[in-house]
Amino acid sequence: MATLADIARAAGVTKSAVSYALNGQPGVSAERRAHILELAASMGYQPNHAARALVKSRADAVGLVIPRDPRILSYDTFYADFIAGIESVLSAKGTILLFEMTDDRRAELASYKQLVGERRVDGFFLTDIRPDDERIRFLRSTSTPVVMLGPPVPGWDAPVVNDDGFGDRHPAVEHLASYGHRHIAHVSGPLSMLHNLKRIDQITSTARRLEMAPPQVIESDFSPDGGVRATTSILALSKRPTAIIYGNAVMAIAGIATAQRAGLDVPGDLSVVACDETALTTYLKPAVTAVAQDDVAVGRYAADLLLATIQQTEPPPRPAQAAARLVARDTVGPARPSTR
Amino acid sequence: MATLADIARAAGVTKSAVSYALNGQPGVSAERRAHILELAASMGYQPNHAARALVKSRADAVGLVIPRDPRILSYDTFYADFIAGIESVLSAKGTILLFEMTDDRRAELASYKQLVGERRVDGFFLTDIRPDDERIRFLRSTSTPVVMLGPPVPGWDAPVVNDDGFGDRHPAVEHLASYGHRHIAHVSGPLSMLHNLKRIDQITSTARRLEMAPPQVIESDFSPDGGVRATTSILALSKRPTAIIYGNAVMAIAGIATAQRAGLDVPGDLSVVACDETALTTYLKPAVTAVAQDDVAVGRYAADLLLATIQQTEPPPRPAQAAARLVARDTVGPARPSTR
DNA sequence: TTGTACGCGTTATCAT
DNA sequence: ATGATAACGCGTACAA
Repeated sequence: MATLADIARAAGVTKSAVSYALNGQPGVSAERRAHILELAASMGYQPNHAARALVKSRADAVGLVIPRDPRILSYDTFYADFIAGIESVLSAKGTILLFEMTDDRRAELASYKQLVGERRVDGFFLTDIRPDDERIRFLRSTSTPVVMLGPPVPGWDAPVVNDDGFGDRHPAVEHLASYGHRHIAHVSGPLSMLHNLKRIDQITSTARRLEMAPPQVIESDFSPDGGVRATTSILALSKRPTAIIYGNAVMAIAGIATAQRAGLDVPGDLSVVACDETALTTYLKPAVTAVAQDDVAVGRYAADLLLATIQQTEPPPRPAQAAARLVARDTVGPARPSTR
Repeated sequence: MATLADIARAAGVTKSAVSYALNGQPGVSAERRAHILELAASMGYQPNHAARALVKSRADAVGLVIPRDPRILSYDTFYADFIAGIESVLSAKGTILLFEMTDDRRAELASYKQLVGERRVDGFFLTDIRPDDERIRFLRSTSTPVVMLGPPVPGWDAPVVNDDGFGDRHPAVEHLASYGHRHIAHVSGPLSMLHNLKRIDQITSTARRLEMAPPQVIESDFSPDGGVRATTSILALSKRPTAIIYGNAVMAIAGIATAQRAGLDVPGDLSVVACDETALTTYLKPAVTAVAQDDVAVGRYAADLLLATIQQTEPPPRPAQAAARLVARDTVGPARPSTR
């Protein structure tokens, strides 16, 4: 592989001349520049990234360490779409995505420390933030550029993406209320994640505002099995709710199957709303009513924002598509009191 | 951030002494080594990866450039599981995954050239290989370590993973044949990918061996919409097949919904086999019969193999779980001739 | 053990 | 202005 020195030798100039020519900086005459450029191209010159990173102390890479079981990628489409959005921006900007997944907290924090310590990344996407998150303490203390997903963390001004801001107007609850549901349940993701707590809060306060019964909340794990288990326990309640809001599409689909297997009709006996979508949500019978958002757009926005944060340039405007809205399909019907 | 020189100064020794101490090499006395180690730990020393990469010319990173539309990640669970498997190995070995996705051939090849040219990766996972693949020509000419997915490429001895080797014994066809199906169709992924061509070949030759009618092959794109379109066109055939083999689970699920919408019963009027699984396949009604394999295990094996190839060590043994097998569920029934 | 050259690209300094 | 020289960033490895 050709190095700067090789080009310089071939062109009969010094390394600096080649460097200036290649980087479009003044210091070389036009004809010499043209000659060098041509020579570099013909020799297939590519700068050694390690050498450049060493002097510039830039990694040209950003990190995404997902604090979950790796199987989440196929259970839950959020991450797949989010990554797709990130990629579509990064690949155009010459920045690389370093990708890790682990649900071991120790290993996770060690990853961050290593990546930052070795200066292998310029910044991070921080997802699934926990209360009193040790990652935040660390990244803050090293003032590493970060874009956070979910509700903002009080006292930290890191840029935030994907904060739906529903407050006490959660569209799933409002939609169910408009169909006469007064007694609902919510199968949430792990309570260790702040955005799940936030959603519970939104659902609960919306229900309160609409004078519904306080929603039953069952903690689950976003997996199909978790959806089955949570649904089974809800169906066994003495006062069975008339509707369930699921934290993601996969649990909703597994939950619907569970209800059907128990002899219930959806939406006749039980209404269902999923907070999230799958490519399949439309194709199933019944098609799943969902609070959907364009996760790819969220990823694009997050990437633009992180790049701007790293380069300390103007943050991009928040795109409109990255907002969640209810998509009514077939799984919500009029409330019918449990005949149990 | 502390550097080698900082430690050396604090310990009153030279950089080399510190380097030897940290890397467990001879050249420092035991007590001095202990002192240096302690000092390094207390100062939170982490080697600068760029500096190390520069001298060792190792990147400690491997690349995965997926030549597809980014949405494939959520359509098709293969990649999600495969990446999960890769990650579980890499994160334990201190190697990092550089991840890109693009369906633009030009950009794709440019990515490989840049990643190799800048020496940012030590090797690649090569997926969705095409006939006369320009990536292979390039990687071969630069003798970059590679692990390939799918059928081996004649004349190239790169290690291969995920070659099912069904030959003329494709389990989906054999399963359908055992239910009396003699006229089947196959909705394949893009014909530009070698493994899809291979599968068509397997299905066709298995059908021939079992004296079935030559399978109708419809090219599609692994997307739900593609599954709908392909199914619609198959159902419109004058001589409608009694069974369809889909290239992935998502197309199968979309296809089943399409058939049901057209008033057909699955498996009463139409049997379905998917070549691939989703976490949901089990939960749907009817549950989808599939040729399944443990894609996470495939990812683990691929990562082990790539690391061994890079380090020129003994390749790991092929794990048994990474083999595909038929999982019979609800979507295959006895062939019933079309009454159309 | 220590001193030092090396790997490679960038940039400040100096001479023209 | 243009070109050349040298120092720098940081860890490794060989000679002294």
